[in-house]
Amino acid sequence: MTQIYIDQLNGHIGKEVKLKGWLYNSRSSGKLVFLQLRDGTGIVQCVVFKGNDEAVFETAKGLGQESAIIVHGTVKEDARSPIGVELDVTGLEVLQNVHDYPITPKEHGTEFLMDHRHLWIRSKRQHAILRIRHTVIKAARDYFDDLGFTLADTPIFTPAACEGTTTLFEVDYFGDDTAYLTQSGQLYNEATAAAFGKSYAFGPTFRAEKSKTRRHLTEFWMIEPEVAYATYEDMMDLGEGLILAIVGRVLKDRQQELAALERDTTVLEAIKGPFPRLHYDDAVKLLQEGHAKGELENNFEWGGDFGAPDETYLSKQFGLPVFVHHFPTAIKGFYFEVDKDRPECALGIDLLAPEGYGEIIGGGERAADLDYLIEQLKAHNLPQETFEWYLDLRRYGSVPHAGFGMGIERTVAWMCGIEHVRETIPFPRMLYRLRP
RNA sequence: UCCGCAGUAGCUCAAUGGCAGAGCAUUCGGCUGUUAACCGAAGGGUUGUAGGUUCGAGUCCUACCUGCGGAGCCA
Repeated sequence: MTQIYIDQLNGHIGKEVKLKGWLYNSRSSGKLVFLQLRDGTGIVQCVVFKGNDEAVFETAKGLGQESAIIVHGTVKEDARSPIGVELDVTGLEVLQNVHDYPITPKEHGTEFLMDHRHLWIRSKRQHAILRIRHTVIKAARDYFDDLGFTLADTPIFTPAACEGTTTLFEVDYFGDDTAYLTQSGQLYNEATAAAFGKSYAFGPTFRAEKSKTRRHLTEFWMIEPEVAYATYEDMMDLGEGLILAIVGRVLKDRQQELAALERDTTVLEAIKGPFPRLHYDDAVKLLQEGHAKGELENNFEWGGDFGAPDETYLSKQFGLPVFVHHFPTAIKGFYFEVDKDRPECALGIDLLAPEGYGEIIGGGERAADLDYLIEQLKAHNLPQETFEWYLDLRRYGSVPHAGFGMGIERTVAWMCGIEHVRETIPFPRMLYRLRP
């Protein structure tokens, strides 16, 4: 008897097979038991007839949710089945019978589910989300690989900040030194881009922000490309291509999961290039018009950073992801290149996702001039000493270059159309949430 | 950090200041096609913690704890 997975059943109709998995749910009547078996690739209904084998029937009747079982049976086509097939059970091995599985088929609250995250990921909805995450990551990596980028991952322990210094997680490093968990691989990406021309890093990043919103995790994953001899405009082209590749792949490979999540796929199918590209000045104008029309509570003034309502308003004007570029230099990191004609504007780009999912890409053109960078380090109160290696990149073959980071969890939340990013990663780390 | 809401059975929630309740889950019984199955029965409670008001508090008041939603900040 061949052991197969549930997603292979359609190729074994009429044959006797063995399935190894867990009991998702069960129902019974006087003469038959329906076992919903899951094995990670799908769920199939296994039918146990009392008349076939009384002992197997009694065993099946006594099984609780999430019992570990191996089912033998004949694959039968059945129009009533959501996957087109069922299994007529001929044998049943019980590895463990479970009777107190905490997550029942009815509703649960967020806290309870988060406390049982290690079990919650077995549920249909979580399963669908995490498989879409897998596809988003695969699509992103394939996109860069196919363009000739070299994957060059950056360290997680770092000696210094690259985003704001207030949001660093500190780690004791053998007693005599302090390390910080990385907030971005960007500075190192600039080094690898100078080595490989086109490089990218993919890994977790950490921000000790005391943010309690649906878009924030303290540990989140980013994919960060960096390209030598590239401009901020090149990054908008690259970022647009990346998003189109991801949306296209999710629609192609994950229809079943999108359906399980009841995602309105028409809004994803409508995502086509070119994406609108707004100068910060024009974005400010739009926001001020929005306020005048009474659609935005606060009046936005030039020089500020967008709040969540502002981002949502901007992206809703287009139904497409929207690039905003030329942010005020004052609100951006020390490493941004500035517009030569308007030094108060940095060559930074952000991509705002539709439907209020917020900023999913942030990046821009990096400052190439050594003296300017030294000046900026001082202005940002950063110790030049720890950045000497970074400054070397401007001493030895400095060229214009640009890059960006795309947040995986926000992108997955957008693809899935779900409320909160906490469901887009197997084990989310949030403010006040370190377990399980 | 600030603002708002909530905390009652394993879970999701009810209960006019006056007997602590239901559905699901669990256990037992019934049903030959169920799709979060259904029908019957049983067990299951320090009402988040500490104090206060009252003849009487799950309910009102104070403080604290925990969670959720939002803001700021950010991907």
